[in-house]
Amino acid sequence: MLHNATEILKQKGIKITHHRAEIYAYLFNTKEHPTAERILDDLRKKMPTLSKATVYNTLDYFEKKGIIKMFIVDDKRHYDANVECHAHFHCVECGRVMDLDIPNLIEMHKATFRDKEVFNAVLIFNGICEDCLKKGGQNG
Amino acid sequence: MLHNATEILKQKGIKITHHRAEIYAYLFNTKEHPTAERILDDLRKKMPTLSKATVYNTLDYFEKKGIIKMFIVDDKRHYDANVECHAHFHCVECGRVMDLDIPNLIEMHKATFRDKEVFNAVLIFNGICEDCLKKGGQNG
DNA sequence: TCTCTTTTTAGACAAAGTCTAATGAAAGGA
DNA sequence: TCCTTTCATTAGACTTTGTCTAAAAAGAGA
Repeated sequence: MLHNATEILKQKGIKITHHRAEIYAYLFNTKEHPTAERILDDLRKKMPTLSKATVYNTLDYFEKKGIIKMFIVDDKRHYDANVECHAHFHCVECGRVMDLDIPNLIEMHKATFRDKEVFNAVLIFNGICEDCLKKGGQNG
Repeated sequence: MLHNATEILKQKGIKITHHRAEIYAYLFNTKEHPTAERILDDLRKKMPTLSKATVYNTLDYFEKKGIIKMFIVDDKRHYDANVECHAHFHCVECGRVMDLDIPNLIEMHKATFRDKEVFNAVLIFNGICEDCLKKGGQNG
């Protein structure tokens, strides 16, 4: 798994270090959309000296290189190694962030941009997920 | 101007206080999308004792009541009294946030929600605005 | 007016993210 | 191999945005 992730870094011309490989692999292999803090806490189990600055720097760098995406939910940065065009659903009840398959956002709205250059779109829907709706129906 | 804004508060069944009226009027009468700090700084010119807590509390309250919208750009909360469905364009060069006329986002993507309940959507495009593109072309 | 509730205040506090100066690791050249 | 240069990483102090708290002020109703 780490291997696939490392291949992608190579393909994108990103110099590989142990830390970069681990951080990217972590994102690449999760369906969640972890915060920087979460990434730090989890990776410290393997790499106890991993520093907050490294995590933030590396994530910023990856984002600039276009291999991950960042978006903010609940005032916190969340990261996603899936850079294909898609949207997110945020459940305000349980806090989970899920993928929604919504392609071509930029293409779709091109007409409204006039002469602006648009290189990135963030679309987040807030609401209550299926699971929380069920629970709410049963006991509250 | 403040009058129109106050009417809207009344219509929405919101108890009117001096502070609430001023904060809402400020938002209602600007095309910008100010941060909480900006609102505080500007209103303090009229109301020198206005407190940070009041601004944050009042904005949260308005948002809960559905008469303003909040979205995050550059890690900071921005507020908008326009609650009609629309998107925002953020220029990463000059930092300005502009309105884009994109209606019915929730309606449009209904099919992808399955059994979720969605009550709010935030769509932000990042890029470079017309003005900054022109400047860039001339001198850098 | 008196009482009860809600709003507002100042400023201490918390959390997320940034910065800095020092250390460590990798790459290229003699 | 050793030296030099560059870039990555570290710890933790620091900044900034937003929250909390306890007290004061302002309204609303009897």
